[in-house]
Amino acid sequence: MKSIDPDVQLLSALADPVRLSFVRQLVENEGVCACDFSECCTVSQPTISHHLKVLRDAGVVISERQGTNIVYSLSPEFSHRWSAIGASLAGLVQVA
Amino acid sequence: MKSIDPDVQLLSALADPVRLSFVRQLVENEGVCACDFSECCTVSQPTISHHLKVLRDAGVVISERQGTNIVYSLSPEFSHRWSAIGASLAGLVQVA
DNA sequence: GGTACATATAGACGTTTGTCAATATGGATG
DNA sequence: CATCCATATTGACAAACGTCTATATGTACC
Repeated sequence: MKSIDPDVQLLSALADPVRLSFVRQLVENEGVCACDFSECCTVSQPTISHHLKVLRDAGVVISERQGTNIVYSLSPEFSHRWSAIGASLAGLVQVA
Repeated sequence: MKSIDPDVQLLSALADPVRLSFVRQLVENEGVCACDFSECCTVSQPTISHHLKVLRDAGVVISERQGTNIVYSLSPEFSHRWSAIGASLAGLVQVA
């Protein structure tokens, strides 16, 4: 509601231990069922759903329905978004 | 219960519009007097001091006394810290 | 349609965060 | 030492956040 800066929104989305774990899980294993995020952290199902929504709203992840499950993946734009912020912060560019 | 994960701490430090402005100011102009951060945002002097402390505690900036002023610079480790997180998130590496 | 399962939403609640005014600290200089 | 200037700290407060329980939505299968 407050900051409209998309960079701040993306950094905020990553600045939480649970959400950062989710993203790392997605980096290692592209395409993760929402039900499988419960493995890394001891939080309730609604809390998982809430964090996934934050990541979705920030453009970090995308979701796709597969039958009765919903599968999450890293957003294709995320890598570029991240490196753009890095470039403006420390002269970093994407390599892979 | 404060997060002890240093990556989360660094991302949290950057995930604020005022602090991100400060860091961008430091990228463009290495070595900025604390009094000069007031130009970018309309916040009080104690608020500026507070944000600089958050950035210091997260390892984003370092401070050095120069006479009556205190000059802030990007931490020499910051670039590496950032790219390490990026590498674990999206296969990014530091180039410059 | 009805039931079971997976995910999302709503509402509530304690904690953390960002902000300010007031005050303290500390160096420089008369 | 006294005073000014720059910065930090304290204390208070509202807003935002993370979490839960309870409930709603939606999909598959009988």
